[in-house]
Amino acid sequence: MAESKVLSPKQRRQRNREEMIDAIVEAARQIMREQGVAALNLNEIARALGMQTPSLYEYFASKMALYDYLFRVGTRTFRDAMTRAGEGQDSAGWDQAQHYMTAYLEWSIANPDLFKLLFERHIPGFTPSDESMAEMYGALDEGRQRLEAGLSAARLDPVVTLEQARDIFIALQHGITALHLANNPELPVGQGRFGSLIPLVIDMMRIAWEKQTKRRGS
Amino acid sequence: MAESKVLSPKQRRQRNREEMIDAIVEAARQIMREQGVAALNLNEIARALGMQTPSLYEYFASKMALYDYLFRVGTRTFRDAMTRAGEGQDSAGWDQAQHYMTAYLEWSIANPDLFKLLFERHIPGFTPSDESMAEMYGALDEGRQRLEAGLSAARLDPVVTLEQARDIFIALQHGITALHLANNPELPVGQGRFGSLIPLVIDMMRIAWEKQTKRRGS
DNA sequence: TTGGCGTGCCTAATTTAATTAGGAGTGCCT
DNA sequence: AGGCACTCCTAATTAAATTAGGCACGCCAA
Repeated sequence: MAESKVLSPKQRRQRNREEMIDAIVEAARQIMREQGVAALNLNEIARALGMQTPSLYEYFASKMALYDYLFRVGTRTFRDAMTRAGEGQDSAGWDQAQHYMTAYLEWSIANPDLFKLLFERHIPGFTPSDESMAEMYGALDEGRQRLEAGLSAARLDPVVTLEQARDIFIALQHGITALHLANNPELPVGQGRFGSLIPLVIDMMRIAWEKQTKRRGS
Repeated sequence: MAESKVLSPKQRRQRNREEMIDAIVEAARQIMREQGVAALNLNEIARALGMQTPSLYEYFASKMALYDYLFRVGTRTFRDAMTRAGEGQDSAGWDQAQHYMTAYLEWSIANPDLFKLLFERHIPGFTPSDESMAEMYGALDEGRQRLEAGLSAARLDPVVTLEQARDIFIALQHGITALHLANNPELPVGQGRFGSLIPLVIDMMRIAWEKQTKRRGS
């Protein structure tokens, strides 16, 4: 009701603060993309923003706090991307699984810095805070459920349990993504030595696991 | 011929130098295992050896040179382990492939520090030297050939080419290993959420790709 | 309308790590 | 005996993270 056109001083401050934080995050991600996740450097961030280094401490209590914030940003954009992938279509079973794996690779190509921060953690001394980890586990759990739902719809042959199928799927997803980022980070989904394999691995799982007469004793 | 029981002064020096280098490498690997690959720290190495930090520069021109040496040590033990795995048995086809993937995971569990240095490189500023990379490519090539030989022996259905099968195998191998190290680094091959999946994924590939009547059109 | 306080920024200092400079001791070899 | 190579040391230097302390501005309550 009491919405005036101009912001209250408090709101203006708040907004400035948020913009500043966004700018820091953007500068940080730029550096991480250009020089590697572990090369983050407060001096360089400050220089990019035209500030003195200690001023950054107004916004983040330490470099690790900045990493933690980035970790959380990453968790959220990741979860959102995967949620969107789940909603974007109503197919079930293997099509859904393929869509899901594709979305994972797509997100990782678009956010290689966050992928490395979230899923290949090698920052000396950085451990996500408990809250960040909780958020991450939440996101992973959502993904797990979506994935299990898709695989359930695919009616697996009991050569694998649902959990095993899920974990193999996850390993394939991670392997393809990590190797794509290492080999052809500039190529989009569907191209490159590893980025082109998704339809094939989906087919592989489908053929190996579809319910029908057993083909081979162990 | 002129072999006396005692070493010549030159040999003694040489031996001392090699022992020193070994000791540095051991201390470095200890630190990497305990605190992460990127946490390597010359002061701590020196302290562990009872020296002053600058003395390490007698043996390595810089921290990066030490990383590079470790990278090369890693490449060699990796190649040796894989070669041994190839020789250790004369089975061909899927058994050989399974043996191979198992050896890969085994080596990675035994040398998690080297695995991260070689295959998940995120050390700020570290790029292996050209010579080290050449050695790495050689080792990877050997592995690739061995793997292709195994897969050829398995007589694949043409749903996948040999190269595609090989790359899917590699993605699975990397994914399982990375996830095993992230989730159950202390468990041996065969145990843990991901470490136990190898027989299943070999079966999966065998069933999906074995040559016999087509089971499904695309 | 004014004094106090929070906010945002700065400069200066401290600490830790990598690296360089320069020197001393030891033993080998000519 | 002199010179040199090798190994180690102490004392800088440099870069990065962080802390201390100060200044200015604007808001807000008395």
